[in-house]
Amino acid sequence: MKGLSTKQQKILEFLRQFIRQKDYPPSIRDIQLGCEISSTSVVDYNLKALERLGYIRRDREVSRAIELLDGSGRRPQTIPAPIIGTIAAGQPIPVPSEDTWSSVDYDNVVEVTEEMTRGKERVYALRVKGTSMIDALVNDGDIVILEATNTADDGDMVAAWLKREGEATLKKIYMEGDRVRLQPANENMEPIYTSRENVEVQGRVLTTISHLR
Amino acid sequence: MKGLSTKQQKILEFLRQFIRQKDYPPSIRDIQLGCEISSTSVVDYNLKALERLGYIRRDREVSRAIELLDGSGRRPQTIPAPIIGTIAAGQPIPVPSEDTWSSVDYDNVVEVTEEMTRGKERVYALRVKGTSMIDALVNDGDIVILEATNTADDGDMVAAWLKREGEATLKKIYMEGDRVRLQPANENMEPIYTSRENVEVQGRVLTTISHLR
DNA sequence: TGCTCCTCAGAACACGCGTTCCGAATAGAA
DNA sequence: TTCTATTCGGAACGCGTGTTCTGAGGAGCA
Repeated sequence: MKGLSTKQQKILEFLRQFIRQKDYPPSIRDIQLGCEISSTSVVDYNLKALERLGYIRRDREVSRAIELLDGSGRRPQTIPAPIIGTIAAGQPIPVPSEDTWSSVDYDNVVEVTEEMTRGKERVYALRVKGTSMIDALVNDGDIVILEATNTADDGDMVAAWLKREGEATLKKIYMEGDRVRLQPANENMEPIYTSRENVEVQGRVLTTISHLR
Repeated sequence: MKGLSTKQQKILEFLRQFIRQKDYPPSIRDIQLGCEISSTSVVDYNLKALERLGYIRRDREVSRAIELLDGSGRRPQTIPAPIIGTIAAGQPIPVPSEDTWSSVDYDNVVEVTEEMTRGKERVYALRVKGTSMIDALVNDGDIVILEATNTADDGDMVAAWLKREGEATLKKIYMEGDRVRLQPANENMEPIYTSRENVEVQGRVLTTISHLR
């Protein structure tokens, strides 16, 4: 930590610990007790300094309104991504409907961080069934985080439905004139070529998660 | 949602939204305004009901002390896992030291959810360099979440150092008498056999994350 | 020494905010 | 209907809590 007094570091550490433990921020007097500081005004003083330096954000006049930032001014937050089904080679890919996000079933979600969503809206998840996606470096039971979209840029990893073959696949997509090249993430594997009309992009893959054993 | 009045569902939804937006819980009067409820006592009444049903937890007499539970009584929380280095085939694997977790550099972490750590302590992360781990279904730039340990059970995916070869690898480990079988996650690939003494387990792989593009 | 800037102590003030009490609706059962 | 339990309205009480004011040490500097 650059430019922080030991007292400020102590406060910051206390904040993180308190929030992790209780899930709500401490009051100024909580901090005072927890960090053995003699006066509330000292806490206030140092909180102001921390805010000026971009480590926290406060809403004035509101009790416990301390928001932890990640040092560079953003905060790590997770959002629940609904797991709307499974993806397997021979099955149609489940598609999110409009109310997928409005009425979330909190029993069937993965919490995903902002790094995983890259700030995208309309994010959902699929569970991979079977080993048919292994050339996409995705194994049975893995979780795929997707952004709902029907278009894709060259090089995007997409969940695509091949109409003629009746097959779902995870590949990097490249438009090449009239045809489409579908490239496995494992670049040792050979690409597939097909026609534009044969490919239905169902979502853009943002992240894959593999929970082992 | 089973057994919740519409007012209670509205409060619950408001809580989630408020906390996501502000990163601290609302006061009773915030809820009153946000849900257009006529009196604070009504809010209090319904909060008590929600607490009884296990949807939230409150600390009495403390302002904004509302903790969201995930319906079954636990809450999704993330912890920062320090990224202590990179893992590549021909390089030694970075090992966490004792103060890896005590003085975390918050510029170099991944936020990981409890699903990813499975409640484990001493969790850290490595960034994969190169494509040499592709038989472990892990590509260049991926993140591997590990638990610091020197032992492993059969079938665990481990980060191992092969002394004789001077090589790092990610494999499922199986003890077979005097020798060790190292099995790629991609079960189409062939396992490696070596002696017990040649294998140094550096950590157990809990999760791998692939941020695409 | 004197000056200035940063940091800290202590106390007091004024709302914020959880709590509680009393009644009034409302709904369901007999 | 009448009784009872649940839910709600409105208001007041009192501690919780952010803020602010005044002044005191210290540290650095000329």
